[in-house]
Amino acid sequence: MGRNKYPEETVAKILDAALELFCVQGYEGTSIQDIVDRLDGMTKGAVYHHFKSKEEIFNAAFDRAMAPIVERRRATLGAGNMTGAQKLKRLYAPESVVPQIELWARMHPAADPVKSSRLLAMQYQGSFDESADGCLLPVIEEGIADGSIACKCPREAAEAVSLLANLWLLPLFRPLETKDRMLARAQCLAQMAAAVGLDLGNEVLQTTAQIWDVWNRAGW
Amino acid sequence: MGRNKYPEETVAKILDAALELFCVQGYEGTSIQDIVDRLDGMTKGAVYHHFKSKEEIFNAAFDRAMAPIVERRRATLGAGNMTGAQKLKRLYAPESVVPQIELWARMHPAADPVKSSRLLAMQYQGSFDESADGCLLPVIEEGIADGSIACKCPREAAEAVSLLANLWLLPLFRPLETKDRMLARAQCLAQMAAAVGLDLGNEVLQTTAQIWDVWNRAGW
DNA sequence: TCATTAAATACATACTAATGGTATGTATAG
DNA sequence: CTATACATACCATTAGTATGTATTTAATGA
Repeated sequence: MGRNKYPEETVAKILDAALELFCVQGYEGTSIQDIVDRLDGMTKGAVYHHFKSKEEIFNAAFDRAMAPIVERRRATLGAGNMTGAQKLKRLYAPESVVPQIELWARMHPAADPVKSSRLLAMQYQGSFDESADGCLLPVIEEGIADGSIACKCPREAAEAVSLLANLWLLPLFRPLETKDRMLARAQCLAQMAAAVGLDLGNEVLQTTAQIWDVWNRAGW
Repeated sequence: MGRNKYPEETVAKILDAALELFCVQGYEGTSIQDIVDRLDGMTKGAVYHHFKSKEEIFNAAFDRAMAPIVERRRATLGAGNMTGAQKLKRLYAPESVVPQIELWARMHPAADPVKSSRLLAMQYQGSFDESADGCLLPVIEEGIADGSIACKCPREAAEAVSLLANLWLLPLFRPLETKDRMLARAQCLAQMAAAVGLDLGNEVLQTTAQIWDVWNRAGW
């Protein structure tokens, strides 16, 4: 294969192949050669021309998959005509969550947390960084400022809710539960959040139901 | 080195070296050769005589470290003259938690969750299996049976509390926070638990303070 | 505007060091 | 004598590198 006039296409192909393999086989379970084999005709030299390490491929693939979702949330946060409390509910409404879930479902991450340990670690870290500090916490603080939320420990509440939402409600790294049990989890989380002043809204139940549907349809 | 009369000693040496390396360098960051190099004179043949894979070494080392702690908890659970509510409080009292923390602190796991992703994954899975299903849930159910606990969603409450306790309160895979913020987390968790009918007791705060001291003394 | 050339880029090929694991040999305990 | 506890020597795979080659782009000059 000669030189491509549009190298971004090559990069995109590499990241597409990589993300799917990393999700299905895990990070350590995926070799560079596995990725190369999915890029017909291309060789390892091409991959290492565009990325300097496997680590970098992983991060780039992950960031790329996350970008539209982060953008979407940013849009929700940006709207100026809503109170903090309203934005909070919106964050856990189906329209905010389901697109993310559909992405994950397409990737079919391994239900075994040990096989998916790297993804799990990133979700874990993300629960503090992006989800909590960069997304949930500002909304809560906005709500406190405008009087629509009464929360005495905003940072802690944000972290706890993010963690539970990302690693407990989302069935990414665990075998799929029954719909009823997922709904019970959602209700439990809502109750716990309410205890620290956060009203996640009734839509959480609908969101959870839709998550289950998407996941179940994806064949778990 | 000739044949050892007491091969259990060899096994113990291997597991000791392995656990420390796995904690500090992570699973993938630790090679069999790294382990061998700490067993002066011994060779890879010895290691692979006693264990059939790196995976098995890891699991054995982990189980070995966890055994006394699991045993201790089992003892707490076994006592027949306490209500479920009392046992619940005991589970989060310093005497139950601190020994575990001291073990972890000795191991100095990497604060980077990605480097420690395998340990994180095991803690994650353990939060469902051992902590929740095997330890917390039976206590809650006992409390419900004897009337000392009123909880409408015992399974969900157990999972949520376990997850938060293992992955949020314990500073295993994150840089150590200030003592105040750790205490705020503990209080937040207690509040959330109370909302679903679980009284973790006031001792949670003392437990958290002691955890911080241990961790801080260990040089974080 | 267009041909010519130089440089940078997009790959392919061939290789290396390290790794998990195996096959096999040998000495010692029971 | 036999089974076990090791040591030695080896293998296939892997992430990563060094280098070679073709093509695109940029610069130049008329």
